[in-house]
Amino acid sequence: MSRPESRLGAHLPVSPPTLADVAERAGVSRQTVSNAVNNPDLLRPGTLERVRQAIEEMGYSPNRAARNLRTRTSQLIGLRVSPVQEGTANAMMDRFVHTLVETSALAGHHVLLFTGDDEDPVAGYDNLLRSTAVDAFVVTDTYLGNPQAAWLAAQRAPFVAFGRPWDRASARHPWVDVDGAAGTRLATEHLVEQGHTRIAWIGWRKDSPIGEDRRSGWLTTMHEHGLSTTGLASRVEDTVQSGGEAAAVLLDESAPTAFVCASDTLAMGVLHTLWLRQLAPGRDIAVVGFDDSQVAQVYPVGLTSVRQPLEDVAVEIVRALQSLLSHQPTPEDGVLLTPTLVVRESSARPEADVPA
Amino acid sequence: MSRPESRLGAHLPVSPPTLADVAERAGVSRQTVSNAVNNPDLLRPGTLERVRQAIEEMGYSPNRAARNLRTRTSQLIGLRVSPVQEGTANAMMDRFVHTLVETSALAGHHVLLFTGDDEDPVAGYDNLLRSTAVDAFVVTDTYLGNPQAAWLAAQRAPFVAFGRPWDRASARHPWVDVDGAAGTRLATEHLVEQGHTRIAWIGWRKDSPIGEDRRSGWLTTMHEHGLSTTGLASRVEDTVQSGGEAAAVLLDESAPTAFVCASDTLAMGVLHTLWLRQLAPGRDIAVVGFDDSQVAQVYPVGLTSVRQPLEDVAVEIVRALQSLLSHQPTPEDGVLLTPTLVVRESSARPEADVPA
DNA sequence: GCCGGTGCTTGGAACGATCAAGGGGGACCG
DNA sequence: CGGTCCCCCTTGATCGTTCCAAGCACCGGC
Repeated sequence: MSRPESRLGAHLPVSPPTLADVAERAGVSRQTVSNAVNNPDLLRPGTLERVRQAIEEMGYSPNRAARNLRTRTSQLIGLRVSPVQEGTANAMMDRFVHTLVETSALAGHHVLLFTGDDEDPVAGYDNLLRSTAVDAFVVTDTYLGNPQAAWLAAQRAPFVAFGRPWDRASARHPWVDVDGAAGTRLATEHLVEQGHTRIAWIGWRKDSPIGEDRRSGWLTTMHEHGLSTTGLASRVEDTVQSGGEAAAVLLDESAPTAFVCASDTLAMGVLHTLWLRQLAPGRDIAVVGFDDSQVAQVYPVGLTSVRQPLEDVAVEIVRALQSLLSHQPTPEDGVLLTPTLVVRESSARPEADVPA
Repeated sequence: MSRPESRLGAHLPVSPPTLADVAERAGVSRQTVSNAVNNPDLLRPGTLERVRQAIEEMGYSPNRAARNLRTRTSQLIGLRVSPVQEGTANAMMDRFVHTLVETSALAGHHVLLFTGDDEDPVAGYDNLLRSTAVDAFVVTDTYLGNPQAAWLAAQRAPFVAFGRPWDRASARHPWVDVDGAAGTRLATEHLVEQGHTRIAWIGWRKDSPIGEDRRSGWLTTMHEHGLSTTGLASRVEDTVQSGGEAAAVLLDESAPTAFVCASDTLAMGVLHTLWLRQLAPGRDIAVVGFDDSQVAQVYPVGLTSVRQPLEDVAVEIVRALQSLLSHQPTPEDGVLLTPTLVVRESSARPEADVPA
């Protein structure tokens, strides 16, 4: 009676039952059904059971649009997908995204993807924010000078960043990041344990704070062990070719026995150079990459690599989002997680040419 | 006057302007503003300009929840993210997802990610459908026996599949797929042109229709050229190790000079075996993979690989979704796209040991 | 038997947009 | 000059949910 449209014809998709339909069937009012869903404690056990059964029988699920309109939330978290970089090994985002989707589902949220204008990076955020399409954002590419975080903070929009605010410590927004220096420290310690003393670094250009962070882990570990780093560092673009060329120069000029790289992409370049020179990775020269990409995993000579705990990052981000959205002040500003080292053949112990 | 909440205080996030706010400022009614947004043709140019200016000044954007409630749409497309497979090279999904997000944005849609229960694969779909959270789905993993497509069809839920319906041709839902056989045909033709006559196949187990499709391209091309395929085919699991073992067996027993593989993962296994045997890929033995994964791109010896036109697939899927959602009957049931071959060093011309 | 409190339930209003129908004014025609 | 049409705009109703305040039954105490 209350839903004439359901009588239109069986060949059309039947519109789903509403709160009122369930209420009628259970013999209670709308609000009671709503309470059964959102505040079960308010109902007498008998009533609750009756309503629950009606919900079950009719396959009721609250209409999201109506709920969103009333509660002024969307239960959605916006995530900007960055352009795909071909020719690099860093495809770790799906690992992160998957856990993010799973974890936020547990918190009752879904993940909404969107792209950004290249010329106006905040346009996508602005649209979603103004149309109240998402409750919060997860910002992933917090490179230096990226205006997104600052803009979102200025808009008082809830968001959590994957990545530290590099530019100024005054930015007080929640963030989660992986300690890159700790990762390269692990890598360097591992190589020192294997008996290496001439360990080279191949990283990114100086204006990349992430690259400098990773470099610092190598540098301090070398110095802690009293090892020289003179002529053993190189800063290049993040491409296979650059990594290979840097490795060639370092091998010629400084004769390192091991390489620590800021990325698996660079490490692949090093492996290429070793291959050209008939040097066996792991036996002749050790190589360690960063990101534990699929390349590192399927390369014939398994590539030792620093693995970011992306699953934990996603969990922490969702945790921060929840306290942000429930207006509980976050206890600390940021969470810094420690990566692990996945040891494979490319960093096996050198045999006799290095003094133990 | 009409928005008392905006007076609460400047330290709270100001709630965005509504249709009524814009109407008041522009000196028109709500409906006129709505028309200015959705049906500009209905307005007199002068009025339209005035409303547009008010919209611009106030930074108005229609509240999505309200619009969704009224129009019974969500402008969202659901995409289930499948679990990440570690240790394989097939991370092509982000290429697809990115274009999907971009293209559907042009059509006014956003992409919503969700995960599925492993035990109840349709649970995620069911929830989103019943709560009218999404307008349609994109189904990606249409392996044999996957109940999702059939279930969605039974629910009369709008969806487009990436992948042909393998089980029964009677399934009449829109789909977009890549012609795997055409891809392996390209690969095989390419190798024949290089002078190869003993071209081996390493694929997946027989119960994989995708694998059988790809295998058929190799098989028919071989036969068309009058080449024998006896003892040159192998069916294994999709792992690096399996690929390597299969290559070793084939090399020992049938002495092929080239390999066509159903995936880059298998091709990596082949390259590993070649490396162990001191055989140079491209010079001694040619290898072709499938998917043009990042591994193929950054491997020191570039891996020739069949590249799926994932960007085109996404575009076609959005196109099909649009006609589906606008209730225009789709002209054809499915779209089959042709992949391309990316030639790299691993399939360079053999030198003298193969008769031209 | 009356009163007050407790605990569940109820109807009305609101969220902000679109749909359907109604109205005012000018142009055009008779 | 009156009627009709059309164009452009306005008004009231509605989508399905949650918030709010009031209603009502029940129980114990006096």
